Amino acid sequence: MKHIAEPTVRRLTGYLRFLEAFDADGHETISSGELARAGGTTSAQVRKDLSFFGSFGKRGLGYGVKDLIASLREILGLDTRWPVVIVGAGKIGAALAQYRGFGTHGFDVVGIYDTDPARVGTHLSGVTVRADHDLEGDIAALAPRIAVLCVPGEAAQAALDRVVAAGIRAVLNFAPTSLVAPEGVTVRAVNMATELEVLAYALTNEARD
Amino acid sequence: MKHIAEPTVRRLTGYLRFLEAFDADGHETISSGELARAGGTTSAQVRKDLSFFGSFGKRGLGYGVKDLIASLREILGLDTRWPVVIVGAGKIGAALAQYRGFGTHGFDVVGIYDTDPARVGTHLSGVTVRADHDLEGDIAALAPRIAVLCVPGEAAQAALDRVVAAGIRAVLNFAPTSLVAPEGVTVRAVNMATELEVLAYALTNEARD
DNA sequence: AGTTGTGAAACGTTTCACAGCT
DNA sequence: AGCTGTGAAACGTTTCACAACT
Repeated sequence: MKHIAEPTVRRLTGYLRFLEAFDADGHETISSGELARAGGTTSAQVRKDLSFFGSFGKRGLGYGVKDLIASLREILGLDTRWPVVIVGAGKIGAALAQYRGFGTHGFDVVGIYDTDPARVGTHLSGVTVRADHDLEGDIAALAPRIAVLCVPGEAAQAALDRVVAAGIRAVLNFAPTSLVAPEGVTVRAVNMATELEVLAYALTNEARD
Repeated sequence: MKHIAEPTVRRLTGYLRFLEAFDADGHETISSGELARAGGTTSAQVRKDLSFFGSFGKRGLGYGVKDLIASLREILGLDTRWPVVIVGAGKIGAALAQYRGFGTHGFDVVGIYDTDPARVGTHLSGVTVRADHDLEGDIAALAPRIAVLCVPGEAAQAALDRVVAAGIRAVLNFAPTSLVAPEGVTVRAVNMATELEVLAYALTNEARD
């Protein structure tokens, strides 16, 4: 499998999301142009993106919606469910644990952890908050593949090191700190401050020459 | 001003964040190599990124930390404060409203809005939740430049259309829906499902050839 | 007729390498 | 001697344009 750039993977997830809605509306086929409009790109881009993985369309007709959904799920690794642990049960961790979209997209929250004894034992959408020191044992037992870090910035690097030592290779970081991870571990950051700053830059430079 | 690519802007915000910590530690100068290590990039990239905006360093010495912080703040438009409205006071909206990093990075939450009468009038870190129908009037009165959408997916496009009609040109969308905005309006999306799917793809293809 | 799949061209970003300054 | 600033090269991504197919 050739290496695929991250922007491509992002677009593919967008196509999949649109196709699911399109399928629910009862459509059978879709053209690259329609997909492009939905994904904010061009028809040539859509066809290039898909052509990395094979030929899914029929010339003159377009793509079969259900077939393409199945192909994209397989390409993206979404034909299985992914167990996930959430580290930190503060406001963000709790909000995420209760987010239904988690489950509907194939991700199962199998554990949520916190150091605060007041939070341990509380329930969030069917998952009980467990003590921080259960983390390593639970990762060994439940084999989650992804960890979502919702701890304060000061604690984020330590939390990353712990989940990586326990065998996790993919991490989504909500803490407002940039983290260093060993080779082979994928870390993605969701950082409000960065997003707002990119918007501030766009506003500052909206009067473009 | 030449057009600067988004990845560049993202890196600049990262440099700024690191420099603030570096300054707090009492360092006076920094080399492009040190900045690169902190930002997960290369020294040449750091120098190129900065050279778009001018010459900030001293050959043989590096960059003055305080000077570079000031320059980056100005470049990014962070030398003023940005008023922000939050639309939707559910779990995510409420969590964001109470996030202190908002204020420390130069963004002021001047209003938060919800349709649910049970939420209207409640207080979140000093800001009172206001009724949805106050949105347009408040935008006219308070002149926020950025709107953060924390409404359910079905309501997101309508919320975007309203804030755009009221004069907002920069939007951060937390709803799990891709939105269409008119030319001249910058929309950035923060989408958990997309981030998790990118991680799932990375894990699926970690056995790389 | 309509739409895909894909080489080739265009474009943009990153890396290299070194002259130039302190 | 050390580090920046920057043209040029390398690389990667997107757009174009059209042959191939239904």
